[in-house]
Amino acid sequence: MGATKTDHFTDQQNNIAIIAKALGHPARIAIMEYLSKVDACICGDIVNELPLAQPTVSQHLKELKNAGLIKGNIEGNAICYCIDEKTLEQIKNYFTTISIKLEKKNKNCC
Amino acid sequence: MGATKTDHFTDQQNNIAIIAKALGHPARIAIMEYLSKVDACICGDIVNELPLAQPTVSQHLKELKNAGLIKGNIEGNAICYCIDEKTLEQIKNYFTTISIKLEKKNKNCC
DNA sequence: ATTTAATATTGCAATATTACGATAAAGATT
DNA sequence: AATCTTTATCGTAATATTGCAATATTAAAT
Repeated sequence: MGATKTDHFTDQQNNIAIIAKALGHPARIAIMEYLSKVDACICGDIVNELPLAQPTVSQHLKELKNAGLIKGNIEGNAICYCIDEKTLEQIKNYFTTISIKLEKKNKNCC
Repeated sequence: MGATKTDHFTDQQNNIAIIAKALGHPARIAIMEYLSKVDACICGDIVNELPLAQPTVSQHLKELKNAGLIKGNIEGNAICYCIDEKTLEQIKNYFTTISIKLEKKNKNCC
């Protein structure tokens, strides 16, 4: 074993899990924070910003990209990475929905 | 290697990553959804709800608990698990903050 | 005190992730 | 064209996660 049983869950559950998983590493959180505040989002700058080797950062960027959290634009021989707002909205709204559901229900235990 | 270099990131970055990581599995998303809508949150019900063996569910519950996303109350010889709203707020607000930062900045590339 | 029911822990095999050096690829510069 | 710069990929070692059978634990019920 060791492989996640994705086929037993809904598409939405899998999708949200994929996005959350991509955010489940401090380096990738640091990348998201960096991209949320910086103006020019050049890959090399991200590498310099992080305390990790270039191939490692490249791998983290790839994972964020696969989850749909960022997108990359070729800019000369550099690459400009930016947050994909749609996916960020999606995860944000998901937690808001869970939160609202929680507010509405009877809290008779914990 | 293989171990995450947590010491190179801020406490907040590590904390958010821990929460996101805990949510990075469809079974744990399914548990959170279940707990957000059900009234009596008994562990056995969660086990029945999920397509996984009891020890596996128990492990997922433990991970959600370690991340602070749920808390467990002993209720007779059963255990009642509930969402910890503080942590849910925390992750929700975090994404809202990132989102707001993104709105404010100049978007001159992607 | 035994038995039953509910949950946790242990042990282990399969798989996935993390990190990085070495190297490749692709565009810019000279 | 040769070189430099920037980013991606490959290969691989170390570690972590996933899943479950077997077993332990704890409290209720008989």
